[in-house]
Amino acid sequence: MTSTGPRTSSRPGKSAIIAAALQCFHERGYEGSSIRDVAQVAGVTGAAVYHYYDSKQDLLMEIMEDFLAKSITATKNAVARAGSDPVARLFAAAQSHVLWNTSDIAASFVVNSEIRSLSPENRAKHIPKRDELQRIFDSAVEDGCREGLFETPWPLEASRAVTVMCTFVARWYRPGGPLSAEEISWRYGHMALSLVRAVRGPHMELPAYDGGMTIEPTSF
Amino acid sequence: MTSTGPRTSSRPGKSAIIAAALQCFHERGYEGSSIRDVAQVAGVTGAAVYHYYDSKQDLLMEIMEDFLAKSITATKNAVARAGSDPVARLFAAAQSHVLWNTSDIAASFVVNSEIRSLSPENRAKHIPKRDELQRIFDSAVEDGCREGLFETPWPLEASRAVTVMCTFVARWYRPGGPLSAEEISWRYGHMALSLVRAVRGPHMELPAYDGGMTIEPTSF
Amino acid sequence: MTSTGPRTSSRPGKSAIIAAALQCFHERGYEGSSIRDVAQVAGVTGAAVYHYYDSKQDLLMEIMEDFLAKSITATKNAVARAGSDPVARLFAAAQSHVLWNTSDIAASFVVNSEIRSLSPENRAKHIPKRDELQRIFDSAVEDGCREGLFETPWPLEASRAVTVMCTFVARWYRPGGPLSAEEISWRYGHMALSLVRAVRGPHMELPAYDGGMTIEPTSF
Amino acid sequence: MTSTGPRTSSRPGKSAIIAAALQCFHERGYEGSSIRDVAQVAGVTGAAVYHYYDSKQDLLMEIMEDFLAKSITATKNAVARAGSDPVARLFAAAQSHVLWNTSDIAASFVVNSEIRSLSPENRAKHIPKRDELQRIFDSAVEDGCREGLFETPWPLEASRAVTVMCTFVARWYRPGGPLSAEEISWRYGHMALSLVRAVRGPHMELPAYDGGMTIEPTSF
DNA sequence: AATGAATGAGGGTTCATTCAT
DNA sequence: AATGAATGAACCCTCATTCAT
Repeated sequence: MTSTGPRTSSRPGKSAIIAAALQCFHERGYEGSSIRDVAQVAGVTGAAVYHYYDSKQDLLMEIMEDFLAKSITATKNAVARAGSDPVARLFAAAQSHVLWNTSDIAASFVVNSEIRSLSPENRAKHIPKRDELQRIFDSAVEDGCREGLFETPWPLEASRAVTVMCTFVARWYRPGGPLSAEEISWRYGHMALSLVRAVRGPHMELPAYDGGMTIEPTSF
Repeated sequence: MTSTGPRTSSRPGKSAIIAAALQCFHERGYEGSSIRDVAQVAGVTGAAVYHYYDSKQDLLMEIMEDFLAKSITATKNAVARAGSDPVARLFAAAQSHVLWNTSDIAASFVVNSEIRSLSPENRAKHIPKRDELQRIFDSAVEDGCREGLFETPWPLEASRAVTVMCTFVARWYRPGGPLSAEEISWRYGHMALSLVRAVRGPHMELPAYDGGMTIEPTSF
Repeated sequence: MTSTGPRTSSRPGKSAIIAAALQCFHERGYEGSSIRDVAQVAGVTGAAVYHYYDSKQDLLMEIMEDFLAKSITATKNAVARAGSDPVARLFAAAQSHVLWNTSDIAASFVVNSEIRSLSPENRAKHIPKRDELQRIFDSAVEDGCREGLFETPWPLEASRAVTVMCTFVARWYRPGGPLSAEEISWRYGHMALSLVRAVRGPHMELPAYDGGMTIEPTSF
Repeated sequence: MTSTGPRTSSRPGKSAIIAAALQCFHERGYEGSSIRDVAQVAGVTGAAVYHYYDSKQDLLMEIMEDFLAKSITATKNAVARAGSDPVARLFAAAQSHVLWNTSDIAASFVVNSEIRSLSPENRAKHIPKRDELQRIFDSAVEDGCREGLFETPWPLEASRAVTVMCTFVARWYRPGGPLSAEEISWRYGHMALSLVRAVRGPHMELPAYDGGMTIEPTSF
C-alpha cells in the first residue's frame, strides 16, 4: 500500500477495499482503474467489492468525502488553537493543510484531481465542502487585511494561491525525503504569510536562508 | 469548442481532431473519453481519427507536448524580454505563465492532470520538459536570492509554489469573468514577488488594496 | 402480495418463500427474478432460501407442480360432480377451470408461461400432467360428439380452444373488477358449450344478452 | 432458423440479427437469452449486435412492433375484403389471425409472452396497438350482435376468447404437421362463429364431422 | 434457522483498433 | 480522405450458489 495516512475502518473488508481503491485511483486514476484492479490489490474478487459498496462511484465518493471532511476538521481545529490573531490563524491553516495533505499523498491526490469523476449528484454534494475549506483561509486573510496585518491588495487571490500551493505539496513530497513533513509545513506557513505580505512583528520571526536543499521532482 | 487558444494546424483534419480531443479530455478526462467521443465532436467517424493519429495515446501526447513546448518558449521569451534583473524576470515569468495557462484553459487542464495517462515512454519524454519550465522560475528566484533581492530562505520551495499557483489559475479563471486575464496575470506577478520576499524598490511599486472583487469558484 | 390463492404450507418459512417466488416470477418472470429478489420479498436473506430449496429451479418446479396438480384435482372433482352428461361435464370443466385460474392469478400466469424455464427433466415430468388436464376436456367433448350432443366437426381443436380461452381469463381478470369470478366462470361455461355447438335442451338454457359490460384490458 | 415467416430486411446484418434474436427469444425467452447467444446464432460477435441495435431491449421492441403492426394490417385487410357482413368479417378476422400467427410461430410466441419484458416506455407504446387489434374483433362481434346475427349474450368476452384461441394456435401448430395452416384457419373461422352463436344462413354452411385427426401437443 | 462473506461465471455494454471498400 | 462493419478484450455489475459461523 502506497498510502499510510488515516483512513476509515468500520469493517475489515471495507477498509482493505478502500485502501486498495485509493492506491489504484492514485496510480491510474478513477477511470483508469477497474474494479478488478481494486479487488486484486485488496486480495478479493471483483464481486466481493460489491458486497461492501454499491458501485465504483461509491468508492470514489467515500474516499473523497472522508478525506475532505477530515481536512476541514483538521484545519478548523488548527485555526481554533491559533486563537484570534489572523497572522497565527493563517500560519496554522497553511501548516495544517500541508501536514494533512502530506499525511496521505494518495488521498490528497485523488481528492484534488478526481472531482470531475464524481457523478453530478455527488459533485453537487462535494463542491460546497471544498469551498468551505477554502473559506477558512479566506476569512483569515480577510481579517488580516481588515486589521492592517496583511498588506496584499488582493486577499481572495492570495488566499486561493495559499491553498493551492499548500495542497500541491503532496505532488512532490515523499516520506523519507530530505525534508520532514513538519519542516516543510513550517516553511509553507511562513511562505503563506509572505504571500499576503504580512507585517511581521516580533512574535513571528522569519529564519535566515540556510543555503538550500534538494527536493526531488515528482513524476506525475 | 471550449478551448480558444493556439493550436497545431498542419492539416485541416488534424486540427479539428486535436481540438475535439482537447475538449473531450478536458471535460471527461483521457480515460473517460472514447475515440468515438472525440470523433463525434470533430464531426468525423472514429475510424477517420486513425488516418491522422496512430492511437489515442498519440492524441494525448501531441496535445501535451505542443502546449508544454509553447509554454516553455513563451516563458523564455518573456523572461528574455525582461532583461537581467531577477525581479523583472520573476515578474515576467509569473505573468507570462498565468497568461499562457488562461489562454487555453482546456489544454492547461489536460497538461496538468493527465501526466499519469501518458505511456511510460511518453512520460519519460515529457517530464524533463516540464522540469525545464520549472527551472526557468528556479533560476530567477535563485539569482534574486544570490543578489540579495529576494529574502526568502527557501528559494526552491518558493519557486515551486509560484509555478503551482500560476498554473492553477486556469482552474477557476473563465473568460468573460469579472477580471481580465491581463489583470489577473499582473496581480500574480506581484504575488510571486511577495512570495519570494522581494525587496521592492521604486521600479516595482505595489498598488494599494482596492477593496476586493468577486472571483467565482470553479466546479472541478 | 399479489397472489391470494391456495398454497403449500408444510413449514412456515417455506410458504413465505414460495409466496415470494410466486410474486416475483409473476411480475418479472423466472429468468428476470433473482434469488435475492425472492428473499427480499420473503423478508429473509438469499442464503436462507437455500435452507428450504436446493435451487431456484426447485422453487419454480414446486410452484408449477403444486398449481397444476391442484388444477387437475379440482377439474376432475368438478367433472365428477357433474355426472355423466357431457354437456354438464364440459360446462363444469370450463367453469371450474376459470374459477381455479382466477383464484390465483400469479400462479396461473407462471404455470402458463414458464414451462420453457423448466429444466429438461422437470419439463419431462410436467408436460404429461398438463396433457392429462387437457384430456379431461377432450374426453368430455369427444363423448358429447359421440352422443350427438355436440355438433362441432373438430372436437380436438374445440377442446383445445376451450382450455385456452378459460386459462387466459387470468390475463385480464382482476379481483374487484366489475364482474365476479363466479359470474365470469358461468359465462365461460356457456361459451364453451357454444364453441362445441352443444345442442341445447331444457336443462341448460342460455340467458339473453344483457346489454354488455366493461372489462378493463390488462397490460401483460 | 426456426422461424420462416415474413421479416424486416433493410440491411443484411440487421435481418440476420433479428432472426437470431427471434429464435433465441422463442427458445429461451428474452431474459433467458444473452446478447452473446443471439450473436452466436447470427454468426457474429456480441459487439457486432451493437453496431445495429442500441440495446437488447431494442431487439425485442423491433420484433414485437414489427410483428404486431403487420398483424393489424393483415387483419384489417382481411376484414375489409370481407365486406360489411359481420359474419364474414368475424370469420375473416379469425382466419387471418390464425394464418398470421402460424406463419411465424416464433414471432407469435414472443409477441404474446414477452410484453412484460418491454421497458415501461416501450410497453406504453405497445399496449395500445395490441388493443387496437382486439378492437377489430370486438367491432365485428358487436355489429353482429346489434344486427341480430350473433346471439351471444357476452360479446366482449366472446370476442376476447376468439382472439385468444386464434392467437395460441401457434403454441401447438407446427408446419409439416397433419393439418395445413389453411385448413386450421378455416376451422377456427367456423369455431369463432360458433362461439358467438352466429345464426347460420345458407351463405356459411358448417361442414360435417370428418372423424377427427391428430394434433401433436407442444412442449412449451 | 439464518446470516454475512465470498466466489466464478456470466450478464449487457463499451472500447480501441483494424480493414475492405 | 473517410467510412461502415467487425472484432476481442475489457468494463461495471449481477447472479446462483456455497460455507463458516
